[in-house]
Amino acid sequence: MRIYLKISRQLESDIRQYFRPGDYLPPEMQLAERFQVNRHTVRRAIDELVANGLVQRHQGKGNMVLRQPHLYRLHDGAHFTGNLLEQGSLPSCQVVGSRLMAVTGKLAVELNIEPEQKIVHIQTLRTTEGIPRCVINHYLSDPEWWPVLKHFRQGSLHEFLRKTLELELKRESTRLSARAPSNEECRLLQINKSVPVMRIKTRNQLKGSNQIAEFSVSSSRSDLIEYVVEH
Amino acid sequence: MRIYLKISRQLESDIRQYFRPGDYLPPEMQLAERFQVNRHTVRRAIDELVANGLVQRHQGKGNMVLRQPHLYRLHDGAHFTGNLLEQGSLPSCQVVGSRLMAVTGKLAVELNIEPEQKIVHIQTLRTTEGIPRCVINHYLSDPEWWPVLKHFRQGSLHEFLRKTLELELKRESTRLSARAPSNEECRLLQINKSVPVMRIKTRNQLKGSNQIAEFSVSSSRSDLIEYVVEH
DNA sequence: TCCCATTTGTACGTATGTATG
DNA sequence: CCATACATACGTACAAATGGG
Repeated sequence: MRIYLKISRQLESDIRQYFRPGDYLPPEMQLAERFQVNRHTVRRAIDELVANGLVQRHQGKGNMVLRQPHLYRLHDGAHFTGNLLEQGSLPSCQVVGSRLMAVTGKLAVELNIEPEQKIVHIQTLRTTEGIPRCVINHYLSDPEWWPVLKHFRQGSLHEFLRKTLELELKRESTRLSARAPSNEECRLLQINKSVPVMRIKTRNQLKGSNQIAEFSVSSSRSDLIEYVVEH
Repeated sequence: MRIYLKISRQLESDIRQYFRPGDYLPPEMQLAERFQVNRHTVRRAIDELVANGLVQRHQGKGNMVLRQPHLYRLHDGAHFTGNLLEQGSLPSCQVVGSRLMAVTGKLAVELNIEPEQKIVHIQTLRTTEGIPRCVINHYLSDPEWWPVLKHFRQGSLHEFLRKTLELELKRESTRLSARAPSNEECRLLQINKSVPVMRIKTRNQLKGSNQIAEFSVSSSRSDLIEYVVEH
């Protein structure tokens, strides 16, 4: 009994042997044909793989292999370690999206500005060795920076600000927490709900001023990243 | 469209209003009747709640409510905030257990001592307002401290060391990560597997020496604790 | 022990919606 | 606009676990 578990195990074995991250599985109908079951049974089997973070569904395209299954118990060994102080100025970040937006309640509090005011939102993703590690949402209080910031594509945001707008940012506060990932974080970081994310919120002031220029929230994969504090 | 999401949200709201942890939801057939949908659609809706850790399925019995959903959005409001620098010397800790033990591989590395050597292990629990917040495992490298340390019952371990053994400890390194909780942590912190824990590992040296005197691992409930770093 | 009603779990089938290329 | 492939929703049937008689 429990055909879907057998199929799930078979698919996992297939993935390990014949597939590489980024490959697509055969269509569900084809798998149903091969295993001589209904398509729903194949879907149930793939549900297991999705829940274990091996596969990602893409409507209209197919089911993509994410990574080799042995990778997701990686933490105990040698793993990527970030430095807490360099958060927000990571050099190897790619911009996922950027826009002008109206501030909502909590962001207004963090940035210490009035509601409804426009701010700049930039979302970046840090990927190393082809694996997404960390997604950062930057919120910048001054909409006049938008014409320049909209051209920011990659690298260190703080360095970009220094070079293009001659702005020096200074860390005002850092707060650390952990969470189950949001759906968006699951997608961007290629994880499932069972992998917690570490969340770091920072507030940065303009040097020589008390005004908060930037508020950032970074979420890192807890299975791949550990932060160190310098003493 | 996406009826199951609407039903899922409705059920979550119902749970918040009318159910307590340990209660069972109405049978799936009954919910299907109420929402005028097929039972599978109700199941799909409950799948969402299960994935978010609100509900547990029990075959033959029913679907049990695990906890109130607002608990895991508690983080944004006024909540307990710890200071990262005071970790390991929290004044309001109770000793759960203490013992002499032989070091295992990883602990030997952290303490920088030979395997098989005896060390002191003390486990403490920080409970405030009747709610367990944080469990800390202290590992001390010198077994000669055991006759004194075994009398440690509560308060700040670092203060106890200073007063009874005249030892001054100095933070050497701090590392932060996040994890799904272990079974023991679930028990001590009164949470389930869906609430991540933040983990802080510290190494402390004897002042004026390079030797690691203490290695500690603290695990805090991520739904109740946020850490701040002093700049 | 056995039976039975209830309730969840699995598997099948069919149809239609939606995203991709 | 079309074919392909995944997403959602309906329906039916039976298996498996639970708890009571």
